[in-house]
Order: sequence, then structure tokens, then C-alpha cells
Amino acid sequence: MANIHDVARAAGVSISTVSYAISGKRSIAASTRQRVEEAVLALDYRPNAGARMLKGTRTNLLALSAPLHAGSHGPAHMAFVLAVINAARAYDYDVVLLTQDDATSGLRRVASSALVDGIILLDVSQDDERIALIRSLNVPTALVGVPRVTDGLICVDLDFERAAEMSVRRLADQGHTRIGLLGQDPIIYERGSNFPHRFRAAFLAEAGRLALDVAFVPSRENTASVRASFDRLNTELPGMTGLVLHCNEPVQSIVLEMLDQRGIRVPHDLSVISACSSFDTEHLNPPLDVIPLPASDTCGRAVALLMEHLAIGVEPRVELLPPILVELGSTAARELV
Amino acid sequence: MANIHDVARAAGVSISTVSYAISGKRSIAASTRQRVEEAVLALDYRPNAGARMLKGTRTNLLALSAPLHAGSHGPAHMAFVLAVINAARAYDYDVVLLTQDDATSGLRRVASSALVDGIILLDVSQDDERIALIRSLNVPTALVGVPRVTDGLICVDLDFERAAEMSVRRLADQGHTRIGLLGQDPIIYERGSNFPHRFRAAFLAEAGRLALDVAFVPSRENTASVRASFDRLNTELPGMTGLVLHCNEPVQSIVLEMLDQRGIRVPHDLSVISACSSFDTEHLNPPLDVIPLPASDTCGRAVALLMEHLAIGVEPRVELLPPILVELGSTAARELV
DNA sequence: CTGAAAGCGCTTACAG
DNA sequence: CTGAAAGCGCTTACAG
Repeated sequence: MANIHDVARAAGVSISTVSYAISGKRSIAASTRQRVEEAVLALDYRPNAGARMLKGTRTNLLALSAPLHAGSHGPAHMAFVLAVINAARAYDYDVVLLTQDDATSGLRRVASSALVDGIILLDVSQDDERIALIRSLNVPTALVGVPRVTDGLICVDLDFERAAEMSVRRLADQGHTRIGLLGQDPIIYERGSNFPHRFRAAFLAEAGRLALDVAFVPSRENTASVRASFDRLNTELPGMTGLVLHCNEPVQSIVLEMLDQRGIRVPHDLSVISACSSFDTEHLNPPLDVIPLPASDTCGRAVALLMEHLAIGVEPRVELLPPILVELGSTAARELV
Repeated sequence: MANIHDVARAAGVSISTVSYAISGKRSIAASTRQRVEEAVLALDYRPNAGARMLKGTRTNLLALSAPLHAGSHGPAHMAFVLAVINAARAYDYDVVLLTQDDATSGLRRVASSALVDGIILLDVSQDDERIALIRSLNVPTALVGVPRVTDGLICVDLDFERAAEMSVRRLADQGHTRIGLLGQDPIIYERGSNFPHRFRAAFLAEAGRLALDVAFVPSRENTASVRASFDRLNTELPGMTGLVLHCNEPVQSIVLEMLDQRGIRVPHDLSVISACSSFDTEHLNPPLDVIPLPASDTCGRAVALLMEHLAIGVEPRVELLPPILVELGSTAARELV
């Protein structure tokens, strides 16, 4: 493969001119620039990654720490990984994927060998073991998710509290007064994942403010569990006419299938909102009103902040993206019922 | 971060001694080695990645080209990505994940900048556009999957033909003579993915050899489609008592749910085999006899071959891993029916 | 507007 | 068994 000397020779200039012509870091005569560009193209030249790293400039590599243990990996996780990679590519960055089995040792490795310019942490839990390491590592980092203590960290996430309030208010505005919340798998509440807690707490608080009758029940990802959970909601909340789903795609499918089997019509008998879903609810049957959890937005913003930090430095901060509600016809005014 | 000079100073030796002590490429006095090791530990030293790359030795980085377009990414894909990463880590390699949007340009980029020592191609289709590029790139590569033309390539995959034969023979051995094959989404057969074709062809061929009545129907991933497909199988094959599933996890779940609803008992009324599944059929209801498609085995073998190729060179070859059948009670002898 | 040269942190012949 | 030195391919002050 061609190196910078080959290009310089082909263009009849020095290697510094080649370097500057490519980086644009100093002005070059138009004719010179053109000859360099032609040589680059002709030789399919790309600067050696190792040499660039060594100069201490940039590695153009990001580490992505994604907690993907062999068992628990949904399509949702994948969407976030893809979103980070796509965002990084827009800045000409490639991504080294570090998986859970490897969480802290992987971060330590890429940091101390100066392999990457920065780190993205995905799916951050309240007391994430990676946080302490990050603080000690002194490598620019952005988190997707909000841990308990955020001092000195750059964090991005959907504003789950606002999303929860939005889902409650939407249904309340339509006259619903008895609203159920079908949540995630119970183990998710047990281990420190933070957003399910944040969502549930804000949901209950907003319902309290609006003096609504609400109930929360988690559910596992299987038909029997979904049925049992839905029945429990109905028992705790007789006459429930509003339902908020804060759970994964399979569970939402099962819920809709069950409603269909039982002859419960959406939205005629029950208004349903899909909250903080990272998948497309348009293909559900029926399509559900949704407050999207846009992987591309949160991850994109995290990458953008990291890049800005690398370039000019940014203050630590927690950025919560405002949720929006997309109406697809699964909610209706209580009067209609 | 400490560099090799810091370590040399701390250990009271030259930098070459540090380098050799770490690499083990020449003999070192035990006492010297120990002092170096202590210094390395004390300073948390790790060789600078850029410097190592530049010397042309090894980058310890692999590119993983995974065809993950934003829409179609199942947990199955993720399992393969994880399997490659885990396998690579065993050789002290990290993985740069390249996604579909980026397929050929990404490979070109990492190759011509000498970022990676080798490449793994996932989910290779019959006429994969990446193949031609790989041939021109001159970077060691291993494929998971088998393209139409394999000259000069290192390929690893499950032996889908053998797996198909195994599934047919298993049911035939039990006395079943009317066996349905429920396949993947039709579009998968249309675009060049190779294993669905290979599986189907071998299934039909083996059934022909055994003079069985068989039928094949593809199915999309939704309840209506699964029902329609199953009904078509029954129509084409009245009295069907054996069913082979060569489809993804959601579809298999839907099938079982449907059988349950219709009062069709497994295996009493219908013997079912899950073929080439990369997920765990133990948690299905009921658990299904399965011919696993072990992501960790195929990816592990591909990485191992790539590493061997890097180290000592290996001949191009196509390695097909022999399938096995795991019995979990979803098939029974025809006599019982 | 352009070039010659130093130096990033390693690895590895070359010497001893 | 160990060290001094060259050189990998860049980037970027330093000169002009």
C-alpha cells in the first residue's frame, strides 16, 4: 500500500505538503492541492492508522462499551450499537466494540494503550462499575444513561420522567381516570437499571398530582406472565380504560394479541400508549401511539458531545432529550367508550 | 500514561530489554525479567497501540463486517457479533465493528489504513459484493457463510445440507412419512442468502431419497402469516405428522402458540424439530428438539482459522461443521399417534 | 506558499 | 544476557 512518500513523489512535492494538503491545516496553492489530490486518488492512498496514532493526534477510533452478555441481548441493544456506529462514522470515526464480559478490563486496555480517542458507555446503570474506572482513566467519555452520581460526567438520555408524565397526561386529557402501567421484567427493576425506576416513579407522581387511579405491574416476556400481569392490573383497577406499556416489543405484541383474543378493542375499550419504545410501533396490530426512545437521537447526541469535547472541550452535563408523542390511533377520548 | 522509557528507567534496563521481556522473543535473566514485570505492573504499562502498529508487527485489531442494516437486525445477528468478539478476545484481539451501510467502503478504509490485521465477514450471501473487494485487498480474511465461488477463500459454516438431511431422517426413522418444512421469510429466499436455499434443497432431496411426502412453505414474522403458512402445509400435506422449522425465534414461538390454541399436541399429534436455530429452544413451550446453529462454534472456528492464517498461513478451505441433534422431547414415534 | 527535519513509542536487527 | 540505534509513516513546529 502506498505511503506518504509515494504520494509526494507522484505529485512532485514534499511529504509535508501532502500532509497539509490532506488535512487542510495550512493554505496550499490550488494547483499543488490538485496534483496531490490526484496522486492520492491514483494511489488509493490513506494515511497509516498507526502512524497517525503515534503522532498523538487522533486515532479516529472510539470504544463502545455495550453491556451485552451472551444471554440478554435484544434487538433494542443492537439498535443502540448501530446508532453509535452510524453517528461515529459521520465524524470519520470507527468503533471498537467492547462487550460486557470484558467491561472494565476492556476499557482499561483500550485506554492505556491509547487505542481510542474516546469512549461511549451504553446502558449505564445507577451504580455502574464502569463509572469509577472512567473517572480514573482520563479518557474523554460520554454516557448514554444517567447514573446515580453524575459529577464530572457527560450524560445523555431520553427524559424518562417527562415521558412518563406525558403518557399519563395524554390519557388524563382524554378523560381516562383509571390507568394501568405494564412494566418491564421484574429483574430489570431489581438490578440497578435506572430508567425503569425513573419512569415508574414519575408515572405514579404525575398520576397522584392529577388524582388518577393507577396501578403498576411488571411482566416477563411470555404469554402466561403477560396475561397474569394484565389480569392483576384489572383486578387492582376495575374499569381500567387506559394502559401504558413500558416494556419490550415481544411483550407489547403479546398484550395486543391477548386484547384481540378477549375482544377488547383498541382504542374503543382501552386506550393504549407505548412508552419509550426503541422499535417501530407502526407495525403492531393495531399500531400504538408511542413516545419513541430514539436510539439514533440519544446515541447521536452522545457521540456529538464526545466529539465536541475532543475538539474544544465541553463542560460535564446531563442532557435529557425531550420526549414527543406520536399518535397512531390507539388512544381515544373516554366519552366515546 | 507510562511509556517504555518509563518502564526501562524504573527497572534499570534499556528499552530493548523491556520490549523483549514483554514479548518473550529472546531469553532474559530471570532477575531482569522480574524487575521489568514489576515495573510494568507498578506503572500499569501497556505498549502504545499506534507505535506497535507502525512497526508493522500487529495491530491486534480485527474488522468485523456485519450486515446489520437499521431495520433487519435480530438477536441472532447479535449472537454472531458477540461470538466473534469473544473468540477474538481469546487471542488478545479487539474488534472494529463495520456495519452494512458501510460494507465495502468500511473494509476498504480499515484495510488501506492498515488498521486491522484481518477481517471476518459475517452472513455472507451467494454473490456477496464484499467478496470481490476482499480478493483485491490482500488482507487475511475468514468468512462465516459460503458464497457461490469459494476459490482462495477461508469459509466456515454449519453444514446445512447435513442438518437438513438429519432433520428429515430423524422424523423418518420415527415412522413419519408426511413432513412439512416451515421456512424463513420469503424475501430471504429471494435475496442471495445462501443457507436457506441449501437447507431447503437438501431437505427436499433427502425426502425424495426416502420416498417421503413433503412440502415447503415460507412464512413471515407475524401471526397471520404463520397461520396461513401452516394451513397451506396441511392442505398440501393432509395428515402431516412431522414438522421441521427453519425460521427465527418469533416465528417458532408463534407456531407453538398456534398449535396449542388448536389443540394440536407436541409431540403426540405432531413431531416438531427446530433446525439450525441460533437461540435456545429449551425455553420454548414445549421445548423443541433442535439442531443448533452454534454462533460461538462457527464464529470461533472462523476466528481461529484467521489467527492461524496470520501466524503461519493456512490454505484456503471451506469448513462445514457437522450438525448435531439435541433431543428435548418434541418428537415421538409415529406408532404413538 | 513550500520544504527539511524532529520526534511520537515502539520492535528488531546489529553488536558486544 | 543486554544495549545503542535504526526506522516504521506520519504531523507539525521551524525556516525560508
